[in-house]
Amino acid sequence: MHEKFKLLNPEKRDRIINAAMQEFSEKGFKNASTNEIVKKAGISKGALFHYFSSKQELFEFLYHYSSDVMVEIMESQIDNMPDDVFERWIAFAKLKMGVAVQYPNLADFMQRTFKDDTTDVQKLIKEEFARFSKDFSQKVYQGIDLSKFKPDVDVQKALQTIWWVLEGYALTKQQESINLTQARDAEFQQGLIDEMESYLAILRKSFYQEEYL
Amino acid sequence: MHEKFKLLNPEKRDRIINAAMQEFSEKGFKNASTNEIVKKAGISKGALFHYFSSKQELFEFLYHYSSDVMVEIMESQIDNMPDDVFERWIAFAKLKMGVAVQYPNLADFMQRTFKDDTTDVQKLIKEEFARFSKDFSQKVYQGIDLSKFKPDVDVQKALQTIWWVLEGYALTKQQESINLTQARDAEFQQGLIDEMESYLAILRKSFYQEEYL
DNA sequence: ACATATATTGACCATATTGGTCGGTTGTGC
DNA sequence: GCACAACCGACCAATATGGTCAATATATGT
Repeated sequence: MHEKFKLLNPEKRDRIINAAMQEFSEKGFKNASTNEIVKKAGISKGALFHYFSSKQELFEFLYHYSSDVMVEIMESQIDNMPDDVFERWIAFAKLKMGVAVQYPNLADFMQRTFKDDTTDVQKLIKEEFARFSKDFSQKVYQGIDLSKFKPDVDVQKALQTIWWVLEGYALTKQQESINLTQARDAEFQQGLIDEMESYLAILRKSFYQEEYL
Repeated sequence: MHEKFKLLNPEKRDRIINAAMQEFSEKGFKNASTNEIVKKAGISKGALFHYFSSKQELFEFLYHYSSDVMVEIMESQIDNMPDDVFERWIAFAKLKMGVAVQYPNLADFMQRTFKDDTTDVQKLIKEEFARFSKDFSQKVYQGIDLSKFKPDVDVQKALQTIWWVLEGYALTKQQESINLTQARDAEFQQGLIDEMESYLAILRKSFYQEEYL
């Protein structure tokens, strides 16, 4: 199936992927409307069902594709992952930004699809996603250098705190700048990274022993 | 309008409020289904339109009601708000938990309604919510004692960091415990507060001058 | 006990939207 | 000009929509 879709020119292909991801992530599988998807993607109804045999198949393509994209990125970077938590998560943030430029709704789509426990998302998908998600979070935390933390700091809680601050920052920025054109701008992205680092610097100073600052 | 609804026995009334808040917060005004609402609330279609003349009126009642609930809580506590950021936000967290026991979807409903920029949510609502939201955030930050922070700490960023950690904690807990019965349990709630305080303690130690620990 | 009034039901309505089809038009390579 | 695939959008039966209303259950007053 959907071989036709894969041969599409990338610009149109991504337009469809993004439109579909947005619709599915906002409304879930059942309530997502193919009419809305074609409208957002700027293609005809016929075209969509020319590429995919059904709404279900489109959905299945999307979650496989999402996993593939993420796995590919992970594997491309897994070897030169910094031991330092802060550096590592800044690296992740940069990767995530890169993905978000091409597929702004990928993260939302994966999250929604994973947590969606309505019967319309089959167990198969959930299991695949669970396996993927486990792998992923394992690698994210693997090999982090914990010796830099102050001895009186609860490392688990510190890691969690750092993570929440990163998420909070990302969420705040996402909410205030829906502007996509500026999100593609390299300078703008660097500005975000810089600001994020300034928040992390506070935590680094709080959590790390002095000799590691 | 909806005087009939106000006279309803509280248990049934809250069932309807919660069902409607959930549906609206998940799908937005336009895509929310009155059929789903009555199903969730366990009442008949006729009953809903006996209380409210239309979906629109139900929605308008809900956002007024939400604001009222929040304003009432705020005003009841505004006088004895601690100057200390940490203590104040723990106080807020407790209030929020109290509300969440009665109306688990109130926060989500307000957030969604406020950010929803589809044309189906009229400007009136957005303006009222914007005014309310401004008032609210003003009071939240008003009169906080900033003198306790270390002189080399960027206070604005520190406040933001604390906020994000609180949000992150709340979100994490919300995701992992959909269990409502335990959420009503006082002991369970106290456990959450305690754990939250342990995270805040880390930040307090990082941000405050030693004499205020 | 009965009558009156109110609360509640769910089958029902016109209309809108759904996922999906298909005869046709357009474009492309030869 | 031919063959063939890409693509369109009017169209389909099926379902879901917000809302109605005659019928029934329940409460209340006497």
